[in-house]
Amino acid sequence: MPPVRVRFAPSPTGLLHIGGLRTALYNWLLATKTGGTFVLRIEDTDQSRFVEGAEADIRASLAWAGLTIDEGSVEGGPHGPYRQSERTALYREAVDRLLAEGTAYLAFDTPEAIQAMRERLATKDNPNPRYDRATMTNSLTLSAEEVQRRTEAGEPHVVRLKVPEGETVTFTDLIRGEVTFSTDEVDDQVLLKSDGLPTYHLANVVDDHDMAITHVIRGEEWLSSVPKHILLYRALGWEPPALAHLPLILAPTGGKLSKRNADTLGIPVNVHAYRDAGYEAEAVVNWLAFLGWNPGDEREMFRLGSLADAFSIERIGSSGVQLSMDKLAWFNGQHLREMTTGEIARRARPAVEARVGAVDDADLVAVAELMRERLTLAKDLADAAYFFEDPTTYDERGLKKRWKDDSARLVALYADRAALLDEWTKASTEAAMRDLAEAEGAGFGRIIHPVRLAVTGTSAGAGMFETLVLVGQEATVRRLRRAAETLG
RNA sequence: GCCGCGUUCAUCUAGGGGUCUAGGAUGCCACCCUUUCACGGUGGUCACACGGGUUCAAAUCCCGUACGCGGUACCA
Repeated sequence: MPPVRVRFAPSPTGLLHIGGLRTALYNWLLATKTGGTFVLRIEDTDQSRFVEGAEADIRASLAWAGLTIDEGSVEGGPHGPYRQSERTALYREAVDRLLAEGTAYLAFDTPEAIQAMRERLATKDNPNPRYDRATMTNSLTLSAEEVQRRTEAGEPHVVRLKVPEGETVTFTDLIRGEVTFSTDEVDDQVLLKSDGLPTYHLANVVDDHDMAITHVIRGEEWLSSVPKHILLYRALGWEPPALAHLPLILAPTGGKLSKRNADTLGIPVNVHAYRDAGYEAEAVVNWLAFLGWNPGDEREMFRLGSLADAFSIERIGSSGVQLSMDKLAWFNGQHLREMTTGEIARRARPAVEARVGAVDDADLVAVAELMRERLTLAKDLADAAYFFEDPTTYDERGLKKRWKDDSARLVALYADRAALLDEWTKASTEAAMRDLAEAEGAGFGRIIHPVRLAVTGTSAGAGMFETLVLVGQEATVRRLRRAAETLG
């Protein structure tokens, strides 16, 4: 077995899609597991859809996820260049061979002529007729002299694959098993466009061969194109790589994860958007890995390294998968809990500072320590802004439930006792409250809940007395008195 | 329309002829822990698309139907 060489081959037509990242991940995992090579190839053969900066986003997204590239346009490598727009001579060479051997031909039809042909041939039973090479303007129907004349006159033309009729193409997909197509279903695919650039099909086959790719792992949307590719490999005399077509990622409602329904469902589609939403790369990777794959046992928490150890193509499923933001949120919380408090603080800092201004590192770490079990996203720590500034509002529902007629009086009394405390610790603040409860003959809950509301503005949070310690004596007393006054 | 792929709890999935009164995870619900909220723990809710076959035995194999998805471009 030759060493595994896989590639991720996106088109630079926009921001990297979450499904694209999963495809890249599975490729990377196979390469990493086997000690193989992960190649990044940029498929920029459609200049009309090219988007400036797209390659940079693809690279940034892969880097964010931790998917290191072994060979690529920046990394270099023995099979470059790695952008298809820089490899046109190679495609030309392949096309010349096909032309010389008669497995491809020149076609001079205008788009209008093709459109007219389709309309002429279309029936109810066959709304999308294939290119009818016998009646069109091409090197099969034109004399050699005429072809030469048109070519030399610079008349625009394409090169089409001469697909044989009545043949059966069978191949084995690593995920789906044996798949069979009739060549009668395959159109005379354009290989070289009139602008001289190759189509996906040609470029893909030439590059996968030239780059010695051993495994093509890509989305299921390519499954129907495989016969074309097999025919091309055959015509070129090359051995096709192993193929694995991944199940598609669907929206949570089951439909296609289009930009539009993603927006209405509130699902980020671009990798960038996940990053911006505050998800940890480890969580996204873990979540994505499980969208169509599982290790076969009951483990669920993985990082890139353990994923690579456990990975195998055989364990990839074959049915489409709906993504679940709930599961991502859970993974994120789990990964957060595996981090040190310092790491959490570092990640939360931008969000916290956006809310309350610069904060001291030791303070932030202390807050992170207290709140870590309660976080879904690191940036949620900003919701605990009360550690850094006095609350300006009080939670409506909490007030309704916890703020009773005697609350203002009890809070004020606790403020008095708190103000007199010589030391400000968990033990001292708690003892002060217990003493007050006893002195007043009031239940502990009558005091602790209103105090939490007064100090934090919310009815949820970490242990009350740990919270008080971090808030500090002066601020605590100030907040208690203010709440007693304003809330009555 | 045609071709291809798919179909186990709401979701991700295990399972691939008997061990399945179908297991795990997320979500949801309840209880425990906790005078808060979470975390954690325990329990519960929830599925083999349908119809035929094959077999002593089918979630598992075969056929059909339904449904979903993909493809059917000088887009990838």
